[in-house]
Amino acid sequence: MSSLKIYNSNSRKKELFTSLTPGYVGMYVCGPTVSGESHLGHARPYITFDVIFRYLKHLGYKVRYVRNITDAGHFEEEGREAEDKISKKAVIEKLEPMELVQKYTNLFHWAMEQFNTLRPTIEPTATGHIVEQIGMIEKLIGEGFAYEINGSVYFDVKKYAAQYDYGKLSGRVIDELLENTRELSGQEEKRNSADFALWKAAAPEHIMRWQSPWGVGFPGWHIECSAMATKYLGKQFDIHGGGMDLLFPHHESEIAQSTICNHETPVRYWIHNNMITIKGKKMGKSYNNVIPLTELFAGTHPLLEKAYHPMVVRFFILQTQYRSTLDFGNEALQAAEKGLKRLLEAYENFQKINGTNKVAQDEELNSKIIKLVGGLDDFMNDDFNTAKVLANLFEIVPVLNAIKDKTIAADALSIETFDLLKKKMKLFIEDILGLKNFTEANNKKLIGAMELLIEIRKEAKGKKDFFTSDKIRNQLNQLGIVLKDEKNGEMSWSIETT
RNA sequence: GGUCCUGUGGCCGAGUGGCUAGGCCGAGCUCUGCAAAAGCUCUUACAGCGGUUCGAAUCCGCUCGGGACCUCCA
Repeated sequence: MSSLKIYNSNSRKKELFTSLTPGYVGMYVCGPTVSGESHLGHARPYITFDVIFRYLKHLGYKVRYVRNITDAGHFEEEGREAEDKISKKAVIEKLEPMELVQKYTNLFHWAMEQFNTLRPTIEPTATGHIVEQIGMIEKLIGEGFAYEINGSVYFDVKKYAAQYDYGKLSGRVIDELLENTRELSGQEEKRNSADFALWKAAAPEHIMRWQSPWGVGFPGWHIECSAMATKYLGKQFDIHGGGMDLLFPHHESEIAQSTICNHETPVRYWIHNNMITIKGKKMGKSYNNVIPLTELFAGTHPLLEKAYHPMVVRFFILQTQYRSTLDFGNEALQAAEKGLKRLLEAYENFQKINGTNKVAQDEELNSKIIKLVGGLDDFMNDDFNTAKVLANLFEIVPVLNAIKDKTIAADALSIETFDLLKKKMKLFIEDILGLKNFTEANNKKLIGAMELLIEIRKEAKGKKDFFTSDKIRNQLNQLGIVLKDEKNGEMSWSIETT
């Protein structure tokens, strides 16, 4: 079998993955800013890294997956009146900042659960790590790479760039950054416009504020991730992930801070997921095209033709390689919904069938299946290519259905292949891709009632009483329950999604 | 303006220089009391121009289009 290769944003190449400590992986992913509701765009990194988390675990690593909650507001727009995002909205909504933060944290957790993502190992909050952040800033000042002025502290990018490669990760040229002479008010404190804030003095109206050696203020944009990653993963760790839009300045600055503070390059593999677009444009507040997750699931947003189940969204995202943009559209989502249903139905039905023969009667088919199954591991190892994994799974689906319908005899495959297939299908569909049945056909009482109806319908059909049998099927259909006659005389049913 | 990415069939998308992923839609067929599902088969493709090569969707150049970052942003 192949070994895991990861595309490292820092080297712009696929690299063979080895962990720093054999058997263990430390992974940090930039989490949500809980000053507002999460939208479809946010779903991508968390689902992407959930699959990466699951896959690393499958490979046998003990993974510490740290994903922060940014609950301390940053300033709205650098240079303008420094205004804490959270405090601003709190005033509008007449809420306590922490009440607001709690509300959106809860909502985020709810959405993540809908997506069937596993909980991170540690989910630290920025406000819970003010002490660590202050400690780090003090160190940076001590090292001579940060300076205090008027109660604010800035990182000296020019000095850093003279010794280190600032801009490597994001492909930025330092001289151009330093030349950037854009006139922005509030910048005059900085030695250079490329410098970034580590600590900002808080204006009196700021509600979120903490005491620090430099006066009352709040932490800068990037320091929280550096502080928490260092605390929980060490001075150097394996994987750091996030959206591509965080490449600069966020991750670039994280590297700078941590490098000076810890005297080590912090991250070995940088992984960045691409954006979700709508009509080719990134989903973002400034474009006015965000679809909040609650509205996506409920189908209430004007851009939506219908509601989309979280599992459909998850599948939709995994059908694309994580480094490509993914264009949202109703047609595409509906295609995903149908495809996922077909995949899961075939998968679930097949789990109930057993092989019969030791030796495969159809050697060609048997080896084709083994090859398709083997490809699954290779595709995951090739920079987590879930799109190709799904393609292979879909190539297997017709075979599974044909076996169920007995168009292909069960003994076409050997028992060994049967078991391999069952095991791997479960592994990839459920454990790694994290997909699961999303219809509501799991109520015991409903199942019992359906069994009764099916029995009555079978009797009616046996007597050629098609009036009754059609009545049962048609009425159920109106309720959104689809009854299907199987080839073997059995009947199956499923609940339509709305 | 600077840096970088990208342009694949009706839609979403994968793609290693040679072997036309996959999903959805469409057409036909089979099974079936009917229906649905399922299975089988088929159609539509690599933005344009030029170059490298025995051979390019895949490499290079140019043109045109789209996007991201440079400012909070997944």
